[in-house]
Amino acid sequence: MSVVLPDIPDLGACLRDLWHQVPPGCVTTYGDLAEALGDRIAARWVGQVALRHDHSADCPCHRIVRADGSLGNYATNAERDKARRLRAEGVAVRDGAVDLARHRFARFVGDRPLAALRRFQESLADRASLAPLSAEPKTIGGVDVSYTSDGEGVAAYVVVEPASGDVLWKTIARRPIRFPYITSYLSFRELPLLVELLDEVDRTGHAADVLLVDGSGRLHHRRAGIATHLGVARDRPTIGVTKKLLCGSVDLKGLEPRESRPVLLDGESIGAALRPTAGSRRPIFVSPGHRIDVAGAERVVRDLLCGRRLPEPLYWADRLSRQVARSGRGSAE
DNA sequence: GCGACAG
DNA sequence: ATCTTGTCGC
Repeated sequence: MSVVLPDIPDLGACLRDLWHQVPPGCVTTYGDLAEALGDRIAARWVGQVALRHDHSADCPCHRIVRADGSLGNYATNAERDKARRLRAEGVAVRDGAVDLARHRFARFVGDRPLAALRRFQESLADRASLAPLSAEPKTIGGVDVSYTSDGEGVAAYVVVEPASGDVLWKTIARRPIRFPYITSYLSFRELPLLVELLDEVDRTGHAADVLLVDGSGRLHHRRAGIATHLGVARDRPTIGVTKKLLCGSVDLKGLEPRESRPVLLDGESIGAALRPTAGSRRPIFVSPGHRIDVAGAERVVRDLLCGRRLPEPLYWADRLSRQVARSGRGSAE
């Protein structure tokens, strides 16, 4: 049963459409715009775009302020002075802040694209299997994405033999990345590239028995991180591995090398924190993507640790993608 | 001081 | 994730 991936919205176009709805004499906030996009968690990205985009002659981005009424950052050009523009439109600025209760615009019209993506994640979580691995994997793949300075993504795939830790095969794929990084929406940024890479891997007959992904699996607000997406999209066992905890809670006190502790969310164990080496106390976080359980995911990753913080397939995929991204044009060699 | 927290 | 100089440590 194939999975239809959702159309990836042009969030930048959606955001500009929204802020152009704010009329002179009114203001909005970074968070309100994010909410109109479908999720307040995008507020920081809204702020980045407002600060760094190309201003059109009639750009209304000076009408975006912080949630407490303070003006927030603005394009550095003095002619685009935020307070002066607001005053010219009849919005009083006192002590560097506006009166939100009086001027806040609250009638955005839009289809809330992030809310639709969230619903897709929720339905995907229901399709993911937590059944244990059926057989001992003979090959383990790892995928990671790096970015070039001009916004292209470079995805690397590496196959490792678990017994020896040897790299058996590797390749890369690259393409422009449009969707921004917004916490908990990583899959919509990197999945198109990873699916393209994985399809090429399948065509050339180099699919591994299990795939490690640099990102969360079930350890996700909607139980559907990028490892879950990739596993369900191509129906194969995947495991998510991160260097930082995305959500949930875990007791790390006294965690010893190669020991693991459950990560809990709403009383459910959705993954494991695993301390990889004696050298560092910083754990990695492992969670099932698809067709594996928490214990199995943790065991697979533990068996691939060779004194580095990351398991071998991800360590090599990270190095390869980063090297190719930094050197501009690249190949698998 | 409070909420968020992957890449 | 990327942008980045020198600096600290094994």
